[in-house]
Amino acid sequence: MRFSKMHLPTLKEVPAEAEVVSHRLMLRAGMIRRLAAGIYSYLPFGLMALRNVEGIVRHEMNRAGAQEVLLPAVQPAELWQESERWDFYGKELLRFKDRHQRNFCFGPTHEEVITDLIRHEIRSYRQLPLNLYQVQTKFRDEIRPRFGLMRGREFIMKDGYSFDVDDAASTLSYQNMREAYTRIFTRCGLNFRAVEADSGAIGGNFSHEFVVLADSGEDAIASCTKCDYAANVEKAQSRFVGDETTSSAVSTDSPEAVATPNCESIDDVAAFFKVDPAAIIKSMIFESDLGFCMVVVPGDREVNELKVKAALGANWLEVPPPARIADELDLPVGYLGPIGVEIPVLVDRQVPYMGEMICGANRHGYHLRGACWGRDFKSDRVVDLVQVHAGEFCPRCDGSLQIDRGIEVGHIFKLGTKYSEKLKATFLDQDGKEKAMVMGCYGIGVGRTVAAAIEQNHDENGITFPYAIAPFKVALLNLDLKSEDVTLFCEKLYQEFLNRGISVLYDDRNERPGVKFKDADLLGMPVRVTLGRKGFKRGIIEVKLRQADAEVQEFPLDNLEPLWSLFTELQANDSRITLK
RNA sequence: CGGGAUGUGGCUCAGCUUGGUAGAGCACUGCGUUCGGGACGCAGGGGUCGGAGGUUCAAAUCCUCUCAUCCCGACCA
Repeated sequence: MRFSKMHLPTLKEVPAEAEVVSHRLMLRAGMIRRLAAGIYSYLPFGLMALRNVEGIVRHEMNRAGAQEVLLPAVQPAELWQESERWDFYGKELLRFKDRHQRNFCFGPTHEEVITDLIRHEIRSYRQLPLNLYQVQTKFRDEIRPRFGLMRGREFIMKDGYSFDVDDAASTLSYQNMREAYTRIFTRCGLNFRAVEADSGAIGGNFSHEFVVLADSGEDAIASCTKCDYAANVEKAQSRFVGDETTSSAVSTDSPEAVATPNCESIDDVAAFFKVDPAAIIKSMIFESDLGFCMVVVPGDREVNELKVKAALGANWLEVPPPARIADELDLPVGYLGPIGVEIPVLVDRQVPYMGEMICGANRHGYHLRGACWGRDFKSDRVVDLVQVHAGEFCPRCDGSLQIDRGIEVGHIFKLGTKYSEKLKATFLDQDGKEKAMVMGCYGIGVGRTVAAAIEQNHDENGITFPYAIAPFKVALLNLDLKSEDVTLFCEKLYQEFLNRGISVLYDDRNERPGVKFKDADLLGMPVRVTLGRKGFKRGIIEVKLRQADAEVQEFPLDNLEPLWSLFTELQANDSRITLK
């Protein structure tokens, strides 16, 4: 492509709307433009990067035995009512009516549609397993879209679904996809980890997230420094070592009420008593489909709501507003404690080892000092309820955990029979018995993958695209358009790149050299080939790799074989995938 | 939905406190000079100051409402 003919509006200044690096660079490099919050147009340069990621995804999915389909984006409400997600999915589901006042939604995901398709097509175990995928625009009316393509409302997603005869076969499909995903993100040139995750609204019982490590990521992941254990902090466990030494030191017979005016937070209370927050217990009220409950954790820890939800066996969980707690339970938020409450109390496993502790008195303006586990309050539900901290012990080995930030670019789930039972996607097995298919689902955020790649591959001058997803592999810079010799040679070189199938951006604009260098850096083409009058006189072209910030190499004009072998090498590295 | 902030030529922003001729840089058009890391000169085009209402002789500026966008918390590829 000739730069002079391409719609590639690079920006010198950073648009005010962009905060994170990838968003800024994607705007500056003329890849995307915002239409509305979380809704973006893809410009040619950006679309090329997306298509490259899609290409890798398709190649690896097909190699893994999946087949591409394309399902409708607009879906009838009936299907969602059948799966009972019409109500469950909430406001993220964009709903609308057609001219006959029938309810529809714009698909945020396609379990219903694919299951509906399959239930009409598959009758026999002989037709299984089956793995279908698509690459398509999704819409989720996110509460807070942000960071450009990182969390858009409209976004391009690869979603795939597997159908198997039983759980064992489904596990094979899952592992097959896990390997395919590993190849995909490796080929995209990303530094990522596959981590254990919560399965969220999609449901099911087993899932992994593929997380690209980046400080700007929205997710926190805990991983072991020694073994390969890695999990989203939402899900992460740590091995508990109770410290018995503190549990016996009891100096009083019963807790003592102390007036603590205006001490409604742990920090206030810690300052008031001049103790460490770890000596205070944090008591919180949660409401779920099973009613109210109190959750008690050490004052220096954060409650992990997913663990609470799991411990309760609840379908949903939320923190009720203080007014509701006051009205319905007659408890003062800010002065809550586990002693004497009538609702179920869940206690974090560390609490019994805290010895004498301070807790709320359930009376406005008062706390209790010298409260003891066992003597003053008890619960038969003592479990792990807090978020892991860095430095805690790995649940699998004797290593410790570290916390990193990351961007979730892929997520794979074992769904079980959740959808196939609801939608009656059944088949006859070898015994002639009717069974529900066992499903899995597998997503990749295509735009987010591009954003994550930029997040991980940039420097102060711009993007440093990994070779595989770079829209152009090479930037060819003609520094002296007016020099016939130089231009003639550049034109020849340009044609040669095209002949060899190496995608090239030929900067033939009537611009000063500085502009061309700046744009080449910003746009991040992996290889930069420069020819100017000076070089031509000396009989050389200059070649520089963008990513390594390498030295400029000089190749003779009359022998470009070293240049071509450089590309052969880059191409080979790109597609060399480690297979088990 | 809470909390914080911002809306002024295509982009980045000043002007607002203390009401009185809408400004700068970049970008754009023309001409000339430049030409190896975002050049310079001259001459141009382009703005209902997010929108509505109000106060006032007079509103970008003060007041009310509204819309949009961004950032911090619950959702997720």
